[in-house]
Parts: sequence; C-alpha cells; structure tokens
Amino acid sequence: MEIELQIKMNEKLFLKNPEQTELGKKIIRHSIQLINKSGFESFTFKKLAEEIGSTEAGVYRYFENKHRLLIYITAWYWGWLEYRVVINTSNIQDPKVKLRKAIQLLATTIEDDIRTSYVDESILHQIIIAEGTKAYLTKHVSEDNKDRLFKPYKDLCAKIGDIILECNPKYKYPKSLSSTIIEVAHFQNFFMKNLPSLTDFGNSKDESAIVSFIEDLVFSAINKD
Amino acid sequence: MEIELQIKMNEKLFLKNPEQTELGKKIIRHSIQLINKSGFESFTFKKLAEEIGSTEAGVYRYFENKHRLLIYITAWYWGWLEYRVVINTSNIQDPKVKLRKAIQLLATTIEDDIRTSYVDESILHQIIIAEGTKAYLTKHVSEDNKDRLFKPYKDLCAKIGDIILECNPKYKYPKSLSSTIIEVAHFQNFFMKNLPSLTDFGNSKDESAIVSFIEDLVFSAINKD
DNA sequence: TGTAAATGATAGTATTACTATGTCATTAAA
DNA sequence: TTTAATGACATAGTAATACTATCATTTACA
Repeated sequence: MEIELQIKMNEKLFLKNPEQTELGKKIIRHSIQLINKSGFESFTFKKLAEEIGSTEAGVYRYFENKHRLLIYITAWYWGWLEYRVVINTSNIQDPKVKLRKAIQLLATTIEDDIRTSYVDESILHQIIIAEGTKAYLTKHVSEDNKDRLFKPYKDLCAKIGDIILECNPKYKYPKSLSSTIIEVAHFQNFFMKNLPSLTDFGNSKDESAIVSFIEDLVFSAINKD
Repeated sequence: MEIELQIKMNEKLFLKNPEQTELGKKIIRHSIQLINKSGFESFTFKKLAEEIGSTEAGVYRYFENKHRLLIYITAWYWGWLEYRVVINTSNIQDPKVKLRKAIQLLATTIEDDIRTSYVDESILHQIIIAEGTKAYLTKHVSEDNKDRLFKPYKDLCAKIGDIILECNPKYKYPKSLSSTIIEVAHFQNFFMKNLPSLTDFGNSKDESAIVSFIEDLVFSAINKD
C-alpha cells in the first residue's frame, strides 16, 4: 500500500497547483535540490527548467516568480513541521515534556519522509536554515501577510506558544519566546556550521548541543518564579 | 570645532575606500537611504548612480557588487555599535548593569550621530533589522569569513559574551547567548512591526517591550543556579 | 605647472526575469 | 464525427540587471 502525505497549501502561493501534475512535482523536488546546492540568489527558473527538461515558461505557469516558490516551500515545511509536532506530542500529558519534544523536532535534522514523494525533508531543513528568513525579509511582507502566505509559520508559532502557556500560564512572552525558539534553532545551526565562533558548539557540530542550549534558555525563562 | 568619528574598515570590503572621497561618501549615504526605501533586492548600482548624479561604472570603482556594499554597511554598523557598547559600559562596575546597557543599545533605535556625516544611524538600524542577515546568509559565507569580513560582528559578539561570563563565569553558553541576543533584538523588532502575531508586543510597537523580553530571557538563563 | 588620481561619458555583453504567442494533444459538446 | 474548448508545453521575444572596458576630462596637490 502506498501512503501519500499531503500538506494543504494556500492557493495564493501558486498559479497552478504543483501537487497535481508530474511537472509540478518535479518543480518542487528539483527546486529544493537546486536552492540547496547553489543558494537562493543564484537559483533561476531557467536553470531549474534545464534540470527537469522543461522550459522557463513552463515553470512560470506554476509560480509567479522565484520568491513565491521560496515562500511555497517554506510554507510547506512549516505545515509539515506543525503536523509532526501535533502527532508527536498528542499523547504526552506533561506540557514540559511536550515542549522538550517540540524543541527537539525544531532543532534537529530529520531523515527524508518517504510518504512525501516529491519533497526531501532533510534537504528542505537545510534550506530553511540558510534561506528561510528571506521568505519574509522583504519590502512586501505586509501584502504577502494579508494573503496569508505566512499562516503555516504563524500557526506553528501559536501552537508552541500554547504549549509554553501550558507550562506556565503566567509567563509574559509566550509568542515572542516561541518565535525566538524557532529562529534561534536555525541561526545557531547556521552559525555552528559556518561562523562557529558565534556559538559554544563550534567543534562538535552537534545539533543536540543546540537543543541543550535552547532547552536551558527556555526552561529557565518559564520556570522562573 | 568639527569632530569626525571614523570606523576603521577592513580593506577587503571595498575596491577603493569610500571614506576618502566625496563620491565614496555619497555612495554610502545614498545607498543606505535607497536600501532602506526599496529593500536590498530592488537596490541596484544604476539607481544609486542616478540618485547621486554619477554613473554605474563610477560605483563599481568602489564596490565589487551590491552584496559587498551590504557587507560594508553592516560591518560599519557593528563596528560603530561595539564602539558605543565600549564607551557606554566602560565606567560601569556591575557586570549585570553593563549587560543591561548593552542589551538596550542593541535593541533600541538611536538618533543619527552627527559626528558621522555620511551615515544616518537610525536608518542604518532599520537596514540591519530587515537586511542584516542577508550579509552572511549566502553560499560564500566561508570565503567571506576567511577574508574577515564579519570580524566586527564577531568582535561585538565576543564582547557581549565576555560581559555574560563576568555575570556568571559558570554559564555554559556565553557565545550562543550573545549571538542570540543580537539576532533576537532584530527579528523581534521586525516581527513587531510586520508580523505582530509572532510577538507579545504587537500593538504597543514599543522597543522597550523587546528590551524587557530579552532582559527577562537573558537574566533568568544566567542567574539560574 | 605637471602629473597622478578621481571622475565622467559611452558603449557593450551575458544573464535574469519575465511576457506574448503559437502548437499540439486531450476532452467535451454539437 | 466533427468542432470547439482546454490544458501542457515550446519558441521567441523584451526590458532590466549585473557587470566590464575604454577613453576623455576634471581636480588635487607637490
């Protein structure tokens, strides 16, 4: 039996749903590989089209431009991650154990999930670390936000914020702490691998050290009297 | 008497030192304005040249490309901020008061310093918030790092890390906490203004709320037994 | 006053980011 | 069964971007 896991995507993210055609799936799979390989700046629809044996215009039928494609794959990632947080914490009673689990899911690279045939999650995680913030660091954030393009990110953030409040209903900054956890998980990972002197785990190159740092930070903040 | 404050810049950041000519200073001043106005992506040397009544080729004599110019102005900012941290904490004995001061300097927009005639620091602060991370989020970070282009950022980070260690010599993550403070200060500011639901200070739009959040986070982490 | 540095003017190339139009195959109605 | 509509993709453009090269002119200053 074949199981396909589908993440429901906002219609405004694409011109034509890439999940519904072979070419569309190829676009997603190969854009993830290309962006990871050469970086978002040098990524072009022409290179992508050559890679998948199609044409530039073919790609433009699915996505308005490469920035929209970046928002699409980051939104996909956040949706997928929220799904993982939900299924991995649903049977846990203790909110602190829940939060620990969520931090671990956020800060650790995972293997490719075979149920999503056209997305390699381990590569996608690398893209989120290096390129993820570029999805919203633009002059048109507000319009994109009105189109709800960042909803998956905000939903994940809200979810983790709720777990924080479960741990300590009096903690004053659940949402800021939540977005901080997400961003720090990625930045510290990038620094560890590329600018190690900005971290305390330069040589180990070990993601579990990042998890420890974030846990220490988070739990000392919310456990404070 | 006129006082000019000069930040010493790494020679690899430019082809020709922009501080030493009128055109060079114009390039810095107007690129800061243009990047702030339209964002780094839509910023081009052609538009800049038109703005300052020069030519594209003229700008290329100073900077290899627009990304190097971005690194230049971010490096300038970090150098200037470290200078401010040093002079504003040098006469403080209590390391916790020092750290509080440093956090405040990092997270608060400052007025333009008239001693730096060709740089408007308040605009520059906005650029660092929205575009700063793009200076190092590239596929060529490591080479750029070898050229020491990020030294001012790393120096500032090390400085704050030292203050953290003064507060608590046993704290395990001084460098990671330091880089976290810097990054959190900026993206919480960005979120507050652009994606307020990711923060707990959406309506207030008040930087002092960010300072409070960071102080709470930092001091509960380093004061923990 | 001479000379080097700085700037300005002009032109050109390769690539990028996109648009417009045309063709072919499939399906759906007449 | 023909005809029309639709979708998938190719071809061929354009305007802007990111540079490089050359040469003339102005300015600084020794």
